[in-house]
Amino acid sequence: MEPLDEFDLKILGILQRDNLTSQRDIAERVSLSAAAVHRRIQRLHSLGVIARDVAVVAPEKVGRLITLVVEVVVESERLEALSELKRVFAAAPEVQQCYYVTGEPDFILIVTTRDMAEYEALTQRLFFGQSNVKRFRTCVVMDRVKATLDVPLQPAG
Amino acid sequence: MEPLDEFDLKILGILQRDNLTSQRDIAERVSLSAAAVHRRIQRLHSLGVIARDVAVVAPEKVGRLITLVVEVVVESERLEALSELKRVFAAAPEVQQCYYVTGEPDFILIVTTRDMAEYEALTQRLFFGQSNVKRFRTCVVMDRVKATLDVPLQPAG
DNA sequence: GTTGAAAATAAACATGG
DNA sequence: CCATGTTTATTTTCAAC
Repeated sequence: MEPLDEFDLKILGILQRDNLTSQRDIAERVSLSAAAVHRRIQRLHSLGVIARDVAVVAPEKVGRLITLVVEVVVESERLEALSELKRVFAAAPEVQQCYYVTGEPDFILIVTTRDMAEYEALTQRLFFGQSNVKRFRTCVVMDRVKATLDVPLQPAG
Repeated sequence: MEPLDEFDLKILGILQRDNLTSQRDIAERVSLSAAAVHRRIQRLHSLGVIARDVAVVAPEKVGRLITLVVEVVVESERLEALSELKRVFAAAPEVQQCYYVTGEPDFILIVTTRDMAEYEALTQRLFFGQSNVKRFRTCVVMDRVKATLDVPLQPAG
């Protein structure tokens, strides 16, 4: 894959902030024709640089008032046992994010629920119900200071 | 704010997955006219239910190979001291997410960098350089099993 | 919910680096 | 030959009814 040039990075920066910006507007801001911008966006899609285009829903506006960070320690690190856990975690809609990490915990999850009762029910399914979960620790989020998937876009060093 | 009905939730579900879906397509899938869908989307925007519309960039495709989860313990929980830290964390482009939480750590951060050298430089700025950071613990992400901001959309209970 | 105008996206073509 | 810009066609958005 040929590297991205300054134009690509500028376009990405704009789309990452607001992907409903018209190609004409983008064109003006990066000093290209709208057609060139269009082609570059298509290429960024086909290369997988743009993975998805999504509307970000405000959780609290749809009744998901609680965010939690959960650290999970597993029983076995056998590959199949881990894969199974990953599958279960990823399949749960309440789990926004799931990271398999080095260090003290094995997994770190970001979870949203309506309330604590729903979270307790979730722990039954995801943790107590999984034989490979040795223990878990929950942190309740008091302030979502920043919650994006934005990526810093500097010219490739 | 009047509650969202089933149509709104269906529309949100579609846009949350792919916000470039045409209103005509959405209309067909939810059994409404395109205009009705259009008006509902406008309303969802104005209500702030749809907070942003963004392109999700694949970090590894733009050279951000490392993801880290950092737990931070602060020195002082004074309001101004906390606000200052939040400001610093939120302002850093490498910090995708920042949560202020109850429990052992005070903050949990999701961070992306090009490499470990860049992360070390970042720790200088964000942690060692902040007098209110008592200590921090880093977990290196080996597998980004799931990384979305998707919200479960069930009819309000 | 239907219709029509305005705007955006997407394709076709021609050209300069 | 690849990437750009111009033009044309198609699709989508958006407002009026």
